[in-house]
Amino acid sequence: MSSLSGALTEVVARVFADLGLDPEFGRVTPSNRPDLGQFQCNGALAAAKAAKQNPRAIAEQVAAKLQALPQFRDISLAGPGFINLSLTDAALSGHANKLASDERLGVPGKEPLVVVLDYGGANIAKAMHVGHLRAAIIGEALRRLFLFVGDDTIGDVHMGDWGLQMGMIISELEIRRPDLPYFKASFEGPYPNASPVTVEELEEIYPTAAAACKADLARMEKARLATAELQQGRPGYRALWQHFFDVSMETMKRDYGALGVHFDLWKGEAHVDPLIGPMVEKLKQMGIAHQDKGAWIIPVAKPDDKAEIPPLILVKSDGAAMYSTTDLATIVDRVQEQNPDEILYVVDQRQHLHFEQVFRAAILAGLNGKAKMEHLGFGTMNGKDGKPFKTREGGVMKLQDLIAMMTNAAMERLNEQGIGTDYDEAERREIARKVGLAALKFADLSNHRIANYVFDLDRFVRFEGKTGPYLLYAAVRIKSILRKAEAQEDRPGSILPPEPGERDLILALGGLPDAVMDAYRERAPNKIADYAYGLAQTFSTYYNQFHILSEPDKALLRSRLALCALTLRALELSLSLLGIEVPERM
RNA sequence: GACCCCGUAGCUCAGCUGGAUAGAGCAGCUGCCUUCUAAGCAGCAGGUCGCGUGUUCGAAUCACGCCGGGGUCGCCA
Repeated sequence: MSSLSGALTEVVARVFADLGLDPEFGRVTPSNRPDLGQFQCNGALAAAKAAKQNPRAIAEQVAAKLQALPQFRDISLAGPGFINLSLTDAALSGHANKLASDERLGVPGKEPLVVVLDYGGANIAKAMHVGHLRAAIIGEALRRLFLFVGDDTIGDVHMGDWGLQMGMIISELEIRRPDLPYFKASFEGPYPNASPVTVEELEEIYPTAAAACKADLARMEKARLATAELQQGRPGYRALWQHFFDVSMETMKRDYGALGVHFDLWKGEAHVDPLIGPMVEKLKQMGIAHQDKGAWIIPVAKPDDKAEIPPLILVKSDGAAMYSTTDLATIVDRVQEQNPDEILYVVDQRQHLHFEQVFRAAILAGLNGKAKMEHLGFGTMNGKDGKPFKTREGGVMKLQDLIAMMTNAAMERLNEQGIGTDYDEAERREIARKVGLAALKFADLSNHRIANYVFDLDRFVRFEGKTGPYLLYAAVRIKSILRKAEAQEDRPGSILPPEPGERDLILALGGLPDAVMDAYRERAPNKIADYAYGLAQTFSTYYNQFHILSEPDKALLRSRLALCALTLRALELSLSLLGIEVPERM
């Protein structure tokens, strides 16, 4: 199946081809002039340019051939050669009935690609904060989208657990507690099973250490040395690292879990450590890596570069690996393990140059197998002042706190509305959680990925208008209607040719595949957010115009129930692709 | 300095593979709850699409140049 406009495109493209014109010009889209028609095709204008003919004449020929087809209620020409098309009500209901029996709601299937998505980036020893939010939310939405469209997806958290930050923490702990066995070179183990620090302590140690290193060169040197020694395999440091990893992993899983973000792989930078040595050796032998100022680098500049692209640093002059090294080795790992067709990096746009370097180096050395690599950057979350978001106290807001805040606001709303006073406490909490998360995710996903966006707490906590809760509300009202219908023994039936007020709803339902495929093609979840909002609005209009349950004509009632059920499925699918859960009632 | 991203209504944002009269939400103003959840619906008002030049029958959309904001530019991630 396809969308309504997709089906029309096929028809009109064939007509263009019959006229000896490029079928590409037959593209049909929903009309931006609903007063003139439901759909439009502007291809006659472009075709005329290419064929050096009169656009109006081409449009007339196309229209004449379309007239012979039964599905059109109206075909008209306007302006220099716009073709306006409207379907008969029978064609609309026919499409709606096909949708109702199609599991994929009209979205076509495709040959699966193996796609690795990298959207984690949480760091060991660092509490997750709002800065991790976008990668998680956008990445999860893309993973679900790719999976639904038909690819084999692998989500990898790719946590930060191998770089200089580890050396900072280890050296800080060594300064504070030099007596620990991990620091005694002569210690022959075994090391204790329990971690010497809790995750809360780690979350304090890391920023303290980072600040100290920034302020003091000698202190930084200590951290660098510890990093290099860790990577070279010093047993005490490795044992310590394992403790950090284990205690951090717990909270990381808790936080991603609370967000409803799933990963198939919980690998980190450290995981590819064994691959680094052989990879570096190979790159040296290939002559791709060069020694420069004590470091090993890979020049990646090209003659036609607009800007000078600095070389990738493969091995630092102190012998340690850095994130460019682990990112390359991670590509090697992924090619070995999954042999992906695509690797998508959902990472802050500020790292764009880094990925350009990594991709170029990977391609130079042929490390990427058949994989196309793509950096899907996203903008920064800023405060109202246009600077990166800070709490009123000037700190970073922890993810946990943000989620709690959204949930509380939702609970308050529930209380205000006086709704759900008869629900048990557990259900109320569950509703508040879903509403809060929906608000958070929808606010993020309805923005275009690449743009920075303003994180305004006051606005976030409002649930009116173009928000996640609005969408849940629309879905929940439909569920309520269907439950009541079920209780009075009325069930969805065949969809009848629509009355004028029903046409818009079917047209909106028929557009879902376009939204999904556009979002897929452009890796842009906001297209789905937009679609879902538009559909919810169209349904709300419908809901206010027709009172469904009181319809005395049973066939009509069953038709309307079917439209409701179909709308609910379209809404739930769109929302699930965004990672948003719908409660039964709210 | 070079390069990248952004600049659309008072505010927050869609729209950008060129197409007709540029859309939403919030804020403001008018109406609509004795029938399915008013977290809603109907309506009004609000715009030199940063500025300029160019390409085109046609530019918010493409190209070039400015202006403004953000970012990046070899051993942090």
